[in-house]
Amino acid sequence: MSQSLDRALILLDALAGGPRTLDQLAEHAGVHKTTVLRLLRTLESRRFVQRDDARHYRLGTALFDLANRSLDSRDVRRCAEAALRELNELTGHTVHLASYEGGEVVYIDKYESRHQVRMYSRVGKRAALHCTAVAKVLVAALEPGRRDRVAAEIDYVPMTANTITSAEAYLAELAGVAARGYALDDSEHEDFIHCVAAPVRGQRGEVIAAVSVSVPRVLLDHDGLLALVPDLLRAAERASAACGHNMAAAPPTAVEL
Amino acid sequence: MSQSLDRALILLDALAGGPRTLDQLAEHAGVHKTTVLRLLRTLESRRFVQRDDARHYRLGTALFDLANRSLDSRDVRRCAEAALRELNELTGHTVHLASYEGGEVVYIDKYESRHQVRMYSRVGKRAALHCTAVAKVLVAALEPGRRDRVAAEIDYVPMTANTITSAEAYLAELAGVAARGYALDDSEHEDFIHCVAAPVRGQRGEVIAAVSVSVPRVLLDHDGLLALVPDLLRAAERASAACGHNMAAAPPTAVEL
DNA sequence: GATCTGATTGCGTTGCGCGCAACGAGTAGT
DNA sequence: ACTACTCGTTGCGCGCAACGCAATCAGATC
Repeated sequence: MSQSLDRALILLDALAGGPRTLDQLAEHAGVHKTTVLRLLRTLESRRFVQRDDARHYRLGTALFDLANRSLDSRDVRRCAEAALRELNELTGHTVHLASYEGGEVVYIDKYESRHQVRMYSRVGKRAALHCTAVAKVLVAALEPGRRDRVAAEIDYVPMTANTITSAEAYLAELAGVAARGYALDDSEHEDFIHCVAAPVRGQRGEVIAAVSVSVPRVLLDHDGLLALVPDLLRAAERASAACGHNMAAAPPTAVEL
Repeated sequence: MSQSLDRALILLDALAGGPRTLDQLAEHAGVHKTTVLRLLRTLESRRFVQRDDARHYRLGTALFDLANRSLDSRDVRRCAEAALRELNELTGHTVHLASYEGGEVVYIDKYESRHQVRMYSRVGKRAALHCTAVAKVLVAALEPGRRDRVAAEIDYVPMTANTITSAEAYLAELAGVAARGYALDDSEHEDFIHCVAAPVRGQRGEVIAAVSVSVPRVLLDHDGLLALVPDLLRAAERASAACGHNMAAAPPTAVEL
């Protein structure tokens, strides 16, 4: 254990609360102010802190740079890439990655089917909330209050004979999704296609995206689709791990309501 | 200068690029891996790094906590929140809040566009001084001497055909900004985006932050962008009021040079 | 089970970082 | 204008914290 580093980290922690003077920091860390000064100088040289005015120090830009760069490297798309590509090659079907952003579910990545029949979708397109598997996964993962509000505001446009057309039915469906750990779109969006989707989880177990496999019914019947679920879940777990999800630390998926 | 701290900061920097192994870090920092191990352990005990798997380390949650707490403590953000949210909902475009700190302009808040096209920017990211509207607003508000010095030290990297590339042109632009009370970025940073920005003022009329609206040119032409200015100024004034700015007491914006 | 690769530990040495005390700079008080 | 006070800053010598080495352990790969 490095003493000086440890003290420096204490300083950073103190500075997170706002600008501090040398003496304040020295007292907080329980060391001589000379020591604090030296540590601050080192931190300053790497832009972790900066002088606010003559006698106040504050956190510097390096911290934000680090956080940003780290987020870049954690970009769900990049992290999930390997797992999704594998799922795509394994099944041969269309694989989508979607995330929930500001009230909408958006496709953020897509791996094309190797079959003739392809889906009409593209990266950046919004997914209908009430009749897609990815949306069910993502909405099911919202906090209860928000989820209910979202469900209440959906315009339940019927797309096929199977489309869910009421908030009650939708919420019941979401409960099932949460319990199972994956979602189905049983030809609720387009007659000739059905899908399964599963959540991708982040560091603290929170759902950050959803993966789905979409299959034309001419290629697989309902049971055939369900047979893909284990592969789907495995891929979703791999993607989650790549996003920093620690499976040991977080409870299994079915626990959350 | 503290050697061990300095090395630890180098490690953090390396880790920002993604998970690394002990050896990679040791080579990068140019020290023995034993040393790296000890530093990492200290960093780990304070949650600045965490183990990814058996042989990879990654940045930990403490960094993000620090960044967030630090941003929280800048109350401009909290005060301006309501006004900016309203501006965002009114226009539907990306709204940024930025402030000038220690020679740099930093984005301290962001409200996403509701359109598909989104900007690459993030809270905590630094804004280029010579080709962003927020920076123009903030630099224009500095005391003349300091402003000139800042202008002289800018590296006028051309980003687009419209980018300002000399201190003279920049200072002339700032004079215009001060006179108008708002700033433009006429695709000076990115070809497909242009922005307008206005100052947020504190109690004594001093500029404490800048608000901007960024719009893809495919959505609004130059005149369309200018049409947003009244809404922008209204939002900036609301934010100023929330920050303690008394409009009656302070002179109108155009007065300052 | 042999042979990697890479993480971890024990240990002796050294130079780094520590606190002290003196100094400097700026501010307030009379 | 002088003093007194408060902080930040510097020089210095001692002691231990941190360093690198080498050995060991753990786990994968063949």
